[in-house]
Amino acid sequence: MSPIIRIDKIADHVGQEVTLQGWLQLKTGKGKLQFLRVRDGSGVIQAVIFKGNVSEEMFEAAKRLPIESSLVISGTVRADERAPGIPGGFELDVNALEVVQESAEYPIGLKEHGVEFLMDHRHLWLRSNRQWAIMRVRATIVKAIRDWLDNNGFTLVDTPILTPSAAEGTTTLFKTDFHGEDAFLAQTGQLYNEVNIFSVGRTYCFGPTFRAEKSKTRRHLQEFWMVEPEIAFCKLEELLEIEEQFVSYIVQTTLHERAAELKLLERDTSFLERIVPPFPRISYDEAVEMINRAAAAGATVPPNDEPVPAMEWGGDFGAPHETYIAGQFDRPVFVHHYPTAVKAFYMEPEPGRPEVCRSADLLAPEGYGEIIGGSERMSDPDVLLAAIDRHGLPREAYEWYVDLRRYGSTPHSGFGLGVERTVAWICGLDHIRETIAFPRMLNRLRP
RNA sequence: UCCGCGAUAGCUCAAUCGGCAGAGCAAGCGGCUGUUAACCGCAAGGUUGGAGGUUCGAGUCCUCCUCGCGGAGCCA
Repeated sequence: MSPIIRIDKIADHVGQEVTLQGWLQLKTGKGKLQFLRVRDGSGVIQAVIFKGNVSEEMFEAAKRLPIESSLVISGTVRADERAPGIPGGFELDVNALEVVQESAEYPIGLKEHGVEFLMDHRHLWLRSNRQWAIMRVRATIVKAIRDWLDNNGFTLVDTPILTPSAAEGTTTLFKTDFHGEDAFLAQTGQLYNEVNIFSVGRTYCFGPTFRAEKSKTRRHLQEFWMVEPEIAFCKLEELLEIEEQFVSYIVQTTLHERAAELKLLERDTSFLERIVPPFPRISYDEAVEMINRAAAAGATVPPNDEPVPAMEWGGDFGAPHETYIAGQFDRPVFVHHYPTAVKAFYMEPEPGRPEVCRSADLLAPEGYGEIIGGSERMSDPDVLLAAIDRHGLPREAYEWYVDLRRYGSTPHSGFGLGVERTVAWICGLDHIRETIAFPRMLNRLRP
């Protein structure tokens, strides 16, 4: 048998006889010709069977082969501009076909399907070109995240999923039973990261997090992946420099390594090519002014041309606010110094202006919303204890957390980046549910 | 939790004012040596989400329920 190769290496084998292992994605025929579009996980190629080149039985088998049948085919690789595929431009002139399994009638066709049908068939939907491309982009984004952090002095230290208490309130936690005691699925690893910086200086955790929010929007999942870096001896200004380098590396690496997949997704990559440091920075105060000027002028935001509502200083932004602000810039924008009252208890107040804190969110362009939330953390034990009291949190539960400020405390900062929102942004998707293989949403636990 | 929209063939949808349930695709059969979601022909495909009501007559109107979609709040 000729050597088995993967389709992404097809260009290296023009003129040679090779064997491919994969699945029949699409078939069309014209009399004595059968065109089989075959995918193998690395790409897609058109295989052409001419009746005169194979046995009568083999040609008939090919002619009646259902899509998604698994097969092994051998033939000669030929460059042909007409040939579709990933990469396109090559086809296999088939001389042998082995059907591994003839597929049952496949539920998913190439025509349109509704969301519910596709989600019910997620286990099959993932085979489609579009979902394949998204999973490949996601894998590259995850690798870029890890590579950048590993190459910039960060040490991965895993944080627990089962936790005894809430980090930031208790309304959105999934409760589980820990041998008779209430335990909760983690919604952040940050507090543990703050432990770990005192060991390794720069750390990150990377894993699934859980939010039992009753959120039903294109930006929310119940289970999502978050990378949370935390840095000792780092103040807010330095944190933002790290974040913009990090995000730019992720975008540029993905552009470079997954160009074919982004093209398949019809992503306009000119938006992504601009993503290089520095990112614009505006204060919360400035953002509120921008919003209210826009509201007074009757500005609207895409995609539905909603009017931008006015807002008072002190509130958090709604979705149209975020979309409007992000829309004023051609790259992600930092909004810093949010009101202390709307942010988590551990954020460092601005000296001389305690009503705002040393926090910054990063808003992605094109309406993708907040992809990073970060801040400088409180470093003084007494200030932290006062904040814990002010938020009505039990001191006992946070004793170990306050201890970190008693034994060699330093300024330190960190942030969390939501992987699925980042994937949705880079891929240009209109819903986050396609960014993870098996999304867990408000009304979706299976498959 | 709240607001809005929806559920008809395996899939995507149509059905006028309340008056015979209809297309495309898929699956089946036949044809074609360059198809790109091929095309042409034939044949087949229905408990209109569920329960009740109004009516001579309900896919269509009313009530309740179930499920889904979009959004709000909250967040990454």
